[in-house]
Amino acid sequence: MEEYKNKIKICAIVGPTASGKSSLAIWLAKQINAEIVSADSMQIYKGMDIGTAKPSAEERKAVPHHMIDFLNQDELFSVADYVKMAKNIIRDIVSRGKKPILVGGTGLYVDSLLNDIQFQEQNENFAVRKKLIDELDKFGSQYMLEKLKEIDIEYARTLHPNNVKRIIRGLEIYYATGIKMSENLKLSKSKSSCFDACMIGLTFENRENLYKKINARVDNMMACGLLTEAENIINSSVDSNTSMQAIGYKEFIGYFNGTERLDDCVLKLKQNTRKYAKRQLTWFRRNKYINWIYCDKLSNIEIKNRAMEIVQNHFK
RNA sequence: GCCUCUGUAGCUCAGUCGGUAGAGCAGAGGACUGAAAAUCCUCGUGUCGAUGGUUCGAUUCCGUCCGGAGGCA
Repeated sequence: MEEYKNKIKICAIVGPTASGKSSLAIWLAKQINAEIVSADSMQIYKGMDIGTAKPSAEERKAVPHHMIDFLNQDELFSVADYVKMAKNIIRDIVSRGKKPILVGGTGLYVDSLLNDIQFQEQNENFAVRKKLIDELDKFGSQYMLEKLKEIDIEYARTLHPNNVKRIIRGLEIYYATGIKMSENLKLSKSKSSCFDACMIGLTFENRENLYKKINARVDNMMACGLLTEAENIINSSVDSNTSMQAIGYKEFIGYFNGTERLDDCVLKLKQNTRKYAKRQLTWFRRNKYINWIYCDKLSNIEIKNRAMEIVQNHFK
């Protein structure tokens, strides 16, 4: 196993949506002369500001933010792209003598970056995926799973027949790179990471307290003009755009086509956000390296002090 | 006041021709390597409104009472 002699020190702040990651990160960045690298799969898109709770212009002026606000809604992006870009940016930050703070709720992005997952070279493969999806529509997921079993029984065994996306990806990766997913999983872990990371997780002792914050944040987004932003996004997107996966936009489709009341859309938005936060917690909870801070047990100052303590200890 | 309908899981409702009950949603837990704010899996005991009666046995049938909805006066 290849070892890095000089690992890049980085600090990551993770946790569910609305837990206060961004503001804590900005405060920390000012204290230790750091720049912020976002790990958020939706804040990368332009025009989606209110709904994705992007940091404000003032905040971005105060502390440089990266990996935010650089893609059009119809542009595709992937974890592999993310890791490649973020890695370069982090190297650049460090080369300028500043410290990197990673902040975000997209667990896959955070873990792939910090574990320095190696993604195989892969050419454009829309045609392959398109063909597989057509086949899926024709023959069903069970058939596709059988097909995957023939080329990669090890990976196929771990998939439920309903898990269409992973079945398709398992086939796709083999056709696109000639490497099986099961091999790929082993390969990507064969090298140690170039990062020496310390992780801070924001969470709540009582789930209700998180949910209250989420509900309040959605109300605030509405007051800040989310509806107009959503109308723009919906009008300029097609269903296949990643932007239509984002929570905060798709919930209003019914309102704009006259089949749903606005109040119901807002309730749905709150509920979807709560469910998302729960999934984020499930993802991060299994990570043994996270230093958890319970936001409903500590005061704001105590949270900052605790985070500062962890960060300073890591960077010293 | 009279008539009709209705009261079952946090919510919306099935159902039991009498042998103490189950869906969807909500909620909880889990998975996650190129779409990840996506995608997928698992989890259902509740005085069956209250109280009497019939019955070996009632949430189910009958009576009374209490909620709720509608209709007639």
